[in-house]
Amino acid sequence: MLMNDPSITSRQCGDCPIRHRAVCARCESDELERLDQIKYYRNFEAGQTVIWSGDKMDFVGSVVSGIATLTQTMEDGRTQMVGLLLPSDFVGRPGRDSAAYDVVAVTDMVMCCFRKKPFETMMSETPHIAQRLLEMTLDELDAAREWMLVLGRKTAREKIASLLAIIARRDATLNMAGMKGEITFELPLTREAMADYLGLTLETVSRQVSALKKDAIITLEGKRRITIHDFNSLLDEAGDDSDGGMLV
Amino acid sequence: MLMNDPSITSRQCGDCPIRHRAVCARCESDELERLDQIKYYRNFEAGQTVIWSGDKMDFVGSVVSGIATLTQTMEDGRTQMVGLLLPSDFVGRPGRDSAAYDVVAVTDMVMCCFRKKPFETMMSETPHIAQRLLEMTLDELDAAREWMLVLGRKTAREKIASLLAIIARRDATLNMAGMKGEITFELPLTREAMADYLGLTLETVSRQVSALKKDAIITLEGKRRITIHDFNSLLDEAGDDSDGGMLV
DNA sequence: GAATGACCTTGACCCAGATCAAACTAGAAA
DNA sequence: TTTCTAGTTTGATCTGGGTCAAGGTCATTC
Repeated sequence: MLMNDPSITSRQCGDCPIRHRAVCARCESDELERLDQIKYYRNFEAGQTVIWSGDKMDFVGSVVSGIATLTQTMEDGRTQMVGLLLPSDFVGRPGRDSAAYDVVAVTDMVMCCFRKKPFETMMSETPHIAQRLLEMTLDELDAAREWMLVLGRKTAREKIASLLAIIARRDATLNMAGMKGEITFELPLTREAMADYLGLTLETVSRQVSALKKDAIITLEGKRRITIHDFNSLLDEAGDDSDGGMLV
Repeated sequence: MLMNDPSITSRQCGDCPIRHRAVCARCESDELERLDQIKYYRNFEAGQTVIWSGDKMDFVGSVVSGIATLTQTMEDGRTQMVGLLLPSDFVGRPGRDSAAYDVVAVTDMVMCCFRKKPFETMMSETPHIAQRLLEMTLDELDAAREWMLVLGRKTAREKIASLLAIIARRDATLNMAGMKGEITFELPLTREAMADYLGLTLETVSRQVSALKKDAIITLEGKRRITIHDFNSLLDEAGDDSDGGMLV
């Protein structure tokens, strides 16, 4: 059900949780006020499709809370996830009017949307938005390229470890936690979604998760709650050198 | 040997072949003049490394002619190409001072370089450059995501067909040729480079190229000159629907 | 014109991960 | 409390592409 939480449909930019990480991060208070006037919130339920690839897109926006996926599908049904949208990530492309990918909410999700036209106008008038968007796009490009290495050259086990490392790292940044000691988090993705991200089958994902558990790299509580005992040994399993590869 | 062609080290922006496609595409003549003052050309020979990943980068720039690759390498030597740089493509990232990938000239290549600092200053002052760079970066991000589908979900044969389709398309745009009838072009990449791009081994690349030849999708003259008889049947082999997927 | 070396092809074999199939788990519905 | 269902695990088997090895092609050099 949309708009079921009034506190979310009327949020002030000032106390927005993604204020300093989203497209609006660099905006001055007057610019923020202008954005405020063209913004509106939309809520999505877990599993709901935000946009279908090819559909006309009359808005762009930021993920405020929750997680969404960006996927591509071939005619015969093979799918590949090409992006994981986390809070503060931007959805849509100014200057293009149909969506290039399917966007699906994985968890319940709130988006801060802007009608495309006014946003584009504002973008051309206030450089702070375009600057920030460039920065974010460059980061996403780096993440995509990092992921190309994962898809093209890593083994199934390394792929799983890489994905867990990304999610753990992201979780740590959100919670201001460090990367030392144990890290526990909730896996937001089903085995199938993980498979779509990693270019594997869900059976292989399941087997490799079990294998990492058996080898004491991770512990599971239920099917989704994961504890990483030592982040560096996870990175070893991912085939990364211990510092590199900051994805997403 | 650097600077072996004086006509290239002293080109005027006005008659530059990439004038209307590179970062400078949107610049007015006064802006162009400013760029002119901080630009310099560098020539690279086929096989030469432009930058090593991790190296300090004190310039950014555009490929004027020739081709370069962007590759990532794991400690154990596995490599994945993450980008193919064609004329007008941009190298380097403003705001970052070490290279994230190895950049290698595949053919002899000319680059139009700008020292990073002055370029960054200019970028913050003239929105036309940042605007164009944003547009180009968004295109590259799309290309990278398209490639993620290739790497994650396509078979070896589809991968080869996809690569040939990209190169053929790019070649056609450069030569203003259409996609109808036969298309002949020179493959700029070795089998090994193709393998690095496609996440395959060079043996598999060789076998699949032979298979496409046997099935009369392509004809070879020597090892590098390729003729595509019908672009749509190549797209079929690539698993793409006949119009989609405009990479690079 | 023989030798070298970079690049490419082809064959034989093998294995990581796909496929097919069955069963288990846990929350939700009834 | 049982039933349903989405998600997950596990097993058995198959196969596409990797690996290892041997030659082939052709331009360059001496």
